[in-house]
Formats: sequence, structure tokens, C-alpha cells
Amino acid sequence: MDSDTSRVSSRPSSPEVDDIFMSTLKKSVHGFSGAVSSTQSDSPSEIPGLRGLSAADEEALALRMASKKDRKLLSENELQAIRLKINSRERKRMHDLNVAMDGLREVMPYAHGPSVRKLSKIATLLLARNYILMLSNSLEEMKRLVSEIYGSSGHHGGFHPSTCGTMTHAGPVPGHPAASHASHPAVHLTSVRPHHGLLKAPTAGAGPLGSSFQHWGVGTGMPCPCSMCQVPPPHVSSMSSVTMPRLASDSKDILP
DNA sequence: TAGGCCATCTGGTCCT
DNA sequence: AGGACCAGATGGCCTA
Repeated sequence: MDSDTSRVSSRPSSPEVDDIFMSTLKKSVHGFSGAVSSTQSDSPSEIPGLRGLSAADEEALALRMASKKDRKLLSENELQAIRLKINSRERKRMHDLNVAMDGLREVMPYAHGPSVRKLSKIATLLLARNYILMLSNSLEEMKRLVSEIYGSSGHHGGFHPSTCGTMTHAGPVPGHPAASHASHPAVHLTSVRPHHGLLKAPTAGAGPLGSSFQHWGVGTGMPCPCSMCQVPPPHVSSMSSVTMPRLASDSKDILP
């Protein structure tokens, strides 16, 4: 369903359950052999045992037949009813997984849009991992810098908001609860640009993350000295080519 | 046309 | 016992 929305394909990735139900029933007419996975189908009316059964009836039938001990005694149609119920649950599970995957894609620093091909599942996971690593590393580095600046100057060791402009950089980290109002990173980052935006460096071509983002001081036009604006740690900066082998191949699509 | 990606079905295993 | 989870198999769609 939504997992395929960005593809040109007209095939719904998650057809209506009823459609699947119908199609599977249809399949059952030709036998209950496994591995005949297909989305093609017949009509439920062709199943004598299920003909005229309401959804509730089918559910009740499935539940009644659920006992493994009794399954040997079940008719093919009754077994099919159980199978359909299980299949439906599995579809729902996978659908929920895809919804979660889409949610993850939304908070990734990756170009979103109808003209941009959606990240594959594996690419999404790998990119997310490296994004987390980068953010964690940046946070540590930022803490260290703040500690150096204020820890030794007699100011106060605390984390001062004026350290780096507003110290909010691009605002809440995408994906962070505090950034729930800006689930679309690209839009959000752009919106804060006048203050201390997380801009995409014009010449950067390292990928969705890489070293493509930079902070800029308010009014100064000078790059921010914080870690996110410096060269990322080796294990992070190479994310697109080393830690994301599959993404590397996908980079034809997702990287500049 | 080959390869990538995906949805779905299926049977097995684990967990509550 | 029933549901969740997992992995293999299969087939469809899309792109290079």
C-alpha cells in the first residue's frame, strides 16, 4: 500500500484484505498445495464449503477448527479458512512493518518528493543506523567543545544556549519527539535557515548525510565550529561507501 | 532480459 | 492454544 506509493507501479502493495481473501479462495479451488503463492484468483463462491458464509461465520469456523489435533479431521475448505486467517494476520503484520518503515523514511535526512525514488528497506535501515551514529558522535563532540569552552574559562560548566548561536542549530533533531511538528526534515531545516540553519553545502556530494550538512552562524556567514560542521569521524563519514554496501549500489538513485 | 525490490503465502518456531 | 515472529519460496513490477 503506502510502501509502494512512490513507485510508478500501479500494483497496490497491500491490497484490501477482501481482495486477498477472494484471491486466495480462488486459488484454493485448484488445490491447497503450498508454494502456490499468487495474487491471482477466483471467487469465493467457487468454494462450496465457504459459500454463503459471512465473515463472522468464517472466523468462527476458523477458530473452531484451530485445534491442531482436529486439523486432520478438517476438510480442505475448513483448513483453507484457517489458512486465510493466518495469511491475513501476516499481511497486517507486514503492513504495520511497512508503515513503520515509512515513518522512518520520513525522518531521514533524505530528499522526499514525488520525483525522488523512495529508499529501499535495506537502504532505509542502513541510512538510519548511520544517521544515529552521526548524531551521537556529533552530540559527544559538541559536549566536548562546550566543556572546553566553558569548563576552563571560568564562565560556568553548564551548557549555555548562546554557545553556538541559539545552540539549537537546526532545531530539534528530526525524529526526536521534540521535532514531531516537523516530521519532514527538509522542510524543517529550510525553515530555520535564517537563524542557524542546517544547510546543505552547495558543493557537498557525499550523500544524504556525509558532510553535506553545515551550520552557519547567524549573520556572520561563517561556518559553525561545532563537530557537525567539521569533518565527520571516519566511521561515519564513510557511511555511504563502507557501512552501507547495498546503499552504495542504490546511491545511483539516492546520492547526488 | 537480468537483476532488484517487493508483497504474499506458507510452515516452522517461539512466546504469552 | 493462539498469536507473533521468522525465513524460504514464488511471482509481479520496474529499471538499466
